[in-house]
Amino acid sequence: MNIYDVSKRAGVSIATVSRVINNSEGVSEKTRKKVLDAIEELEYIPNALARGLGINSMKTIGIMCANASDIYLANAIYHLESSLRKFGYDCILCCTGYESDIREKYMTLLLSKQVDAVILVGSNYVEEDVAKQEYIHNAAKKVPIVLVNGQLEGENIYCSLADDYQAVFQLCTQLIQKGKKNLMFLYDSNSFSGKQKRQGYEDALKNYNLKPNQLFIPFDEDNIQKIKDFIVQEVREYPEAMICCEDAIAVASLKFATKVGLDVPNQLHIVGYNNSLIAKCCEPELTSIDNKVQEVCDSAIKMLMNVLEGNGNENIKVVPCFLKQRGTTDF
Amino acid sequence: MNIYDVSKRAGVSIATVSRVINNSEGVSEKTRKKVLDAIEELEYIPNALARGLGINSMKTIGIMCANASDIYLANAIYHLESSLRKFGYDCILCCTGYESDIREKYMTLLLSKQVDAVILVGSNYVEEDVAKQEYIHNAAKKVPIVLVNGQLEGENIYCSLADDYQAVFQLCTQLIQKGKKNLMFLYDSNSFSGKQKRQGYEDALKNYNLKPNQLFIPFDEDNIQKIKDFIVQEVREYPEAMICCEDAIAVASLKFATKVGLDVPNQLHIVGYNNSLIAKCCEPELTSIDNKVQEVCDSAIKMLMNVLEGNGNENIKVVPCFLKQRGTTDF
DNA sequence: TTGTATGCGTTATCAA
DNA sequence: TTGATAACGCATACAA
Repeated sequence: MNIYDVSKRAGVSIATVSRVINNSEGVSEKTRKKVLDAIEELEYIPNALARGLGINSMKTIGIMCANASDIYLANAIYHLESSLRKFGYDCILCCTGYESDIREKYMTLLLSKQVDAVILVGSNYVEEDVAKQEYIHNAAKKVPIVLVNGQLEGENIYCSLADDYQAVFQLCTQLIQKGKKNLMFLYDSNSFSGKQKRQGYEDALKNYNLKPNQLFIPFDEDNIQKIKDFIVQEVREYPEAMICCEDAIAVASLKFATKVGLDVPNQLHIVGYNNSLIAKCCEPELTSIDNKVQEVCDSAIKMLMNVLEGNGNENIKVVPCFLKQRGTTDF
Repeated sequence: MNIYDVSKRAGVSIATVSRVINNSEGVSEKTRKKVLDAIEELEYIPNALARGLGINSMKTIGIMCANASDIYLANAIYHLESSLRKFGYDCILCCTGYESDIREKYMTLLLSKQVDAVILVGSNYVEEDVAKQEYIHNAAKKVPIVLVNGQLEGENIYCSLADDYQAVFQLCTQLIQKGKKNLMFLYDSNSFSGKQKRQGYEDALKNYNLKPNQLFIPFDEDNIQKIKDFIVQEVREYPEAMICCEDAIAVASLKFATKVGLDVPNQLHIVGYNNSLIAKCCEPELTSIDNKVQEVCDSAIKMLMNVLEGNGNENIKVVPCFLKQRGTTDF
């Protein structure tokens, strides 16, 4: 079933059928109707591959993320997909994990499928080792690359990210001004955004000559029980506030507080990050920094669409975060 | 940059280049090396579109789900993608929402992109109104259709699902045998799996001549606070156990218990569904029915691969669930 | 072992 | 307003 079958059925040439399919002008109403009828009768569906081969665009965007089951990333993917759809694009999803040579293979795969652009979701795509990002720069020679929540300079590379530095800096400053002195920072990642958060924490404390107190959590967010046990074991001197780079760590911190008998929020303030569903599942519910996934994704797509339409001017967009106060703080 | 450029560079014909790319035999080592070198130097990436057009397969599977940000669906998508990847397929993701005419459009879109099969994730693709499923049967005439957690009879339609009926039936039977009489069932969906769960509940109670006590929750799982308020308002006579069709509803039930002063698990047992991350976030942690997403997804892909390779024999696979006991029950 | 020529299903250019 | 035909980049049957 192809355009020839339709053309025969309608008694016109394939060029005319193509014109009707693409809503080109210069087709008489009568002919158009004949063609549309034939399409209907034959239940003809155009072959997007052949079309893509001709016009050299599949109207498809590649999306790479480390792990699509992560709550934050899943949300991002959802918003990206919806937003792309509005512009007539759909997406090929790749869960790449964290190894850069594997990521490079996925990138090649996407390019071979002639995607119009590639979106890298999550700040873990920004690596310490610059050599591990070479594949990104290479890909950018062929199609626009968009980083969601990462920052990377380069020709044809675009970034949309939350202002994690400011968010943590402001939060800590506020807590200090309310009289809290011993602020603890708990983190599980040295990704780009992880470092931004940490820097915000450190700078805020430095402003008040306070000593930083940081704890690296060597488990992933699914292991709330393990994280809790780890905190119980590591934290002997109780802080006045625990700033966590993930809601899951904040939940574990809350369990730690319960375990050691600290009253939250009176004796201990706890702040999570992402303002995800799990922030609303504990008791008291988590105060959490909302890093505005949807806004970040929307502006990523907006930037990308500008580029694809040739109006590319900006190449970075920073979205402010928002502190959602709930029961684990009181200030 | 195409196969002709490579052939010129290597001083061979395009047929030979094609053979090298596809690892076909009958190419001398010397020639093969020449070609590989040329590919390397030119940084040539084959065009999968052109290839797909010729052999009529893009090695791509379409995945449709209502909402990729839902924890359960996000997990399923993650496992499906990983599993497909192992077989050399990648996937186009479509978040379709719940309206069947929009879903039909997505299906057409996927077919136009020449996907090799379509996977429908989530039991909401099985509709009350059979007419709303016609587009699935039509699509099945062209490519295999796989339902994940849904059941639908039809030519070229395959199903992999969790045994939700048995899971709830067994759980309720067990609770009754432990002396619980007033079991309450809370649900928010009349999807296929929703009905299976409900039927399991009703049948278990019927076996012991107990009167069912069901509450429909008219909010989605993000609104834990609203769900809790609704439960507080609706439930006057306190049950001995609350069986919930979603972990989020179970979390809300736990908050309800706290609010009205019921001790969990001594006065009230609570059981969630999905055994998701949020089950571990509350205190006490949720007992939850694990519906084995990964197994369900893996067997879906296994079935599909058999079909695509022409060994299609089975067309349905039912995976047993597993009760993960935690702090909200004690039996 | 290698090369030539054709087809895959479109779009687009040009001519009618 | 319509039609014939050449691309698009590759795989493959067939010939050499």
